[in-house]
Amino acid sequence: MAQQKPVERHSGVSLWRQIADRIRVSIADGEFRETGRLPPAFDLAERFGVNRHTVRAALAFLAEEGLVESIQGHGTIIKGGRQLTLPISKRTRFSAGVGDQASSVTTRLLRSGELQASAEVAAQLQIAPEQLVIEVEESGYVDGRPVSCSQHFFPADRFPDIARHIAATGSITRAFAACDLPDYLRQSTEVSARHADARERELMHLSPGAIVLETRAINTDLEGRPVQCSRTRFSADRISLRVTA
Amino acid sequence: MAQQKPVERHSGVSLWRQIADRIRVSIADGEFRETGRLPPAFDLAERFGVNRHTVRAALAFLAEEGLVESIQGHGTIIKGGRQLTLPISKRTRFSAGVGDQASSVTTRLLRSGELQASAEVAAQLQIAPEQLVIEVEESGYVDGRPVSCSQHFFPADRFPDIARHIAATGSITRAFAACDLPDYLRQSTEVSARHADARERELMHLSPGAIVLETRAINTDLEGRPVQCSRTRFSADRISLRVTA
DNA sequence: TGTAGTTGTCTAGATTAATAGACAAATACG
DNA sequence: CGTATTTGTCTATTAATCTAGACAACTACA
Repeated sequence: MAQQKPVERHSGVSLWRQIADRIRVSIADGEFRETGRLPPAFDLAERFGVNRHTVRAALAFLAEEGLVESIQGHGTIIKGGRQLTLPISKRTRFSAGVGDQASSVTTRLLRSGELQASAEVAAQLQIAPEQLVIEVEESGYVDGRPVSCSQHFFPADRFPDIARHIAATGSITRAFAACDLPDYLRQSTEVSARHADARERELMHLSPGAIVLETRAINTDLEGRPVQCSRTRFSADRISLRVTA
Repeated sequence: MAQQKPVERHSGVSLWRQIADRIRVSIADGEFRETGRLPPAFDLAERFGVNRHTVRAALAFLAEEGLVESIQGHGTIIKGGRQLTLPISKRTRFSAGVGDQASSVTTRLLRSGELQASAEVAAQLQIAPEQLVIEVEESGYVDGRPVSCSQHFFPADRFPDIARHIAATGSITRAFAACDLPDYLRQSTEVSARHADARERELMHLSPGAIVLETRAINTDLEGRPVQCSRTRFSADRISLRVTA
């Protein structure tokens, strides 16, 4: 159990935090799949070159995330950590994309309303800035665990009842169908990564400093007219994106 | 100068570090473009709800990164920090993608060699696991600042001299052309985000805790046979990705 | 039942991070 | 030249993080 990569001091990130982050990726990489549990805290401490108490702080943090559970006298078992892959293509739909990787995929409508389009939204929807748009905020769950939160904007003149249909059907695809739009295409997706803010952490049960993958997407009808623009944040620990040309 | 979003205590990330990260994204968003410099340290301290000394620690950190420079009696001027967008499509090429956003785009060959394909690489290149592949490692620079580092794998039987051509031409596109492959397509790109490891931080001059966008891509010839698979890490502070369907 | 292995808890001390205030030093500008 | 503005440096104090060691509590297993 020699120490592999030493932990960094005076980096502005506490040691327990660095250790928690590294254990999290080790779990995601399947490093402890054989045993299903972590090495003893004493061994981990030696491996990272820190005190056992520091490792314990890291494990407590991961336990609060629900990723591991420590049992006195037994060890620290791994409770989750599988990462899902969401395909992004011309026909990207959230539930269909991860549907075969999990037993339950749901979305929950958080909020909806009507407002004047901001400059950015207007440009993406190709409408005038003062026109009305419907805003819908929802979050996505896989096997009961929150993995994403989104804001969607629709042109209000074309889809005045979209929010009601989303609430009724629980799906944007089905809501579009109810608005006489049976099919639509993903025009573009812009991907970036950053630290989660307070609201995202609350919605997705993330720890401070967690990373989100943010996508900004535009969907169009088959004639190429924008019907929706969206901003979705995924928990980077749980989701990766597969872009297909 | 009211405080906007309070800084988080007891998160495992020191306050100066959080403040440095937030100032960095503000700069990237062009928030201080008008003046070309940051507000006085005293105002920043009030804005983030911390002591001036804590803000000074953050500014010293950003100064070490080369992003800002503090001048006594004058203020703290901004020296860089624009964020670039890299398009990802069927015809993704690094230098062409960001070429019009910067005055200088270069890549540097770090290493190349021949080895047996790993299971993952073999699957992506659709070859047998024991077959030989050429591995090429390079880093990408925009205006002299490192923004990416990549590993590329090529089937050795089809492109035995690719490493030499890359070294000679400084471009994978031109190296393929020299190997009688004038055109190729991006089949798929998988995007994920995580914290940078030690080597990535060294190559891209990142601070501990920095975020990288990681892409795993497969390129094919016009018949759909894989000619290259790659793993590229971008500094998320400097690069975002635009996916075009 | 006993022993090895493992996590939980406690105390104490050392190091690092953050706050607070005062004043020096440089710049900009009337 | 003088004044306001802004960064640089110093000291002191408080709070948070990490280390160190000892021992209790629980589990598994021979």
